[in-house]
Amino acid sequence: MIDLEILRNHPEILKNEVKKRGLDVDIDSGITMDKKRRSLIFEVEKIRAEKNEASKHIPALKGDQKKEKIAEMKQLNKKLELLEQDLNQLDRQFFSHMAHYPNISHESTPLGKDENDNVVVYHKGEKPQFAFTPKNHIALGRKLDILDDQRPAKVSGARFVYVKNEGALLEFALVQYVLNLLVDKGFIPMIPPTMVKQEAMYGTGFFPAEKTQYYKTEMDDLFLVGTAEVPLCAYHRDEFLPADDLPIKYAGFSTCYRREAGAHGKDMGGMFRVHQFDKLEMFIFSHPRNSWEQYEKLRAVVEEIMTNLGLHYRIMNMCTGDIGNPNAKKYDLEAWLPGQQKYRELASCSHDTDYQARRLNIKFRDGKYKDYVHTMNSTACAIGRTLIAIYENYQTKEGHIQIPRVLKPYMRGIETIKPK
RNA sequence: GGAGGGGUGGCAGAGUCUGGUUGAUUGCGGCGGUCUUGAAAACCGUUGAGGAUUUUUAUCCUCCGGGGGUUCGAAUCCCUCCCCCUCCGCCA
Repeated sequence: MIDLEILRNHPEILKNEVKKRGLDVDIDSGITMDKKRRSLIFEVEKIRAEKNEASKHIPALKGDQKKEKIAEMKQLNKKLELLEQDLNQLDRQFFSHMAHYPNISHESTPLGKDENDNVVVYHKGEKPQFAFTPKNHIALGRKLDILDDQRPAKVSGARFVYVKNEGALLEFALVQYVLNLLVDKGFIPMIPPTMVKQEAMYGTGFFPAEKTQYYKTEMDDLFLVGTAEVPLCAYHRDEFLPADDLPIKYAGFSTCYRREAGAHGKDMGGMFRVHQFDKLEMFIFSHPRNSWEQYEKLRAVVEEIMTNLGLHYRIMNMCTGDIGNPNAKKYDLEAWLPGQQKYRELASCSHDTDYQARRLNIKFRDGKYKDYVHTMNSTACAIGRTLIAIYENYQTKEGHIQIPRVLKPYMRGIETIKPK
């Protein structure tokens, strides 16, 4: 949600933003609706005031005078009813139109059309060198029986996997390692609900823009979240957060569900692009005053995790055409996957300024001053893809996989994953 | 799933049967002040959110779990949904 003040007093900012992102949103019709809506509100409230005034006097009236007044009010109600109907309809139109407005991007977000215009900020770590041709995670995983992407066809269909044996152990090692690191940094560990109401999806900005990407339950009108960002953000819906408590930092673990609509044929096989995966997500509610500093710190945390796991990656500054509607800025962390000989997205770190806070009505109070909080989120560890990166980067000539140093304490003494 | 009870302002808790000037009594908490070396206590004052008009000042509207209805008028009456509590059933 955007501040209405921008629409009313600086519509050119919004129009420019829509253009920068290559969106098709008609700001002018929004302006027209808003004007009409406000004049209707004025009319309606005038009549209500008249009614309220009359109600005060009616009990004191007697006989014909009273009958007359009541009859008069009946007439007035008919008029009011019509106006209210118009207003309700217009309100609905206006707000569903507004729901498509994007956030205002940060000045440091590069202008661009699509993923090709994203900017490499820097590389971190060393690209691992292999004296042999490295395999991809699918070959490795099947051979070592730590990943089954075949049998899910019988059970669930395409784009599902069974994570098996040391693979499963490695997931819990990752969770333990990362969660401990985050708790040490002051993040509050959370296991949120993964089924949420439609309002949570709208509030976080995933709806209406990306509605086709998510699963809905048949009987209960609940949606399966694509990330813990949704329940973590909506957790404080309709609340005032004391300024002294900010920033509030959560580390949420959840399964994530994505329909991957429109991704036909992309990344088939293995577990790079699946309908279900587990993820540790960081979410921060911040004072607007220092939210951009918080944001850079947040990026540094994911980087620390990836670095400690010994992964080589690059940080991308995502362009206006490739960030989500709620994002003012977004970094992607792309790790090097030797099996693919490509950098692939492992984490993404977004600053949504007050966009989600407005939609979910989350404010802070600092003495008498009150305002919307800023929200930001970042992947801490997307388990599936991180497993892929570990498999491919830690593989040996024999097709074994070594356990990254920091995960060893959680691996029951296993140092290397070998064929059974 | 069955039976019963309940959802009111930051919290507690009246008001609902008997609809009318009640955005709502009261207590606590918060804020400001008096007093005090300071603090506490006491006393005085103040204290919700959102919206429209407006340069300011100010005026007005909406909100008593959500939605709908009855009425000139609803926190109060009716319908419906949701949530919480107690008991029973079922269950990881």
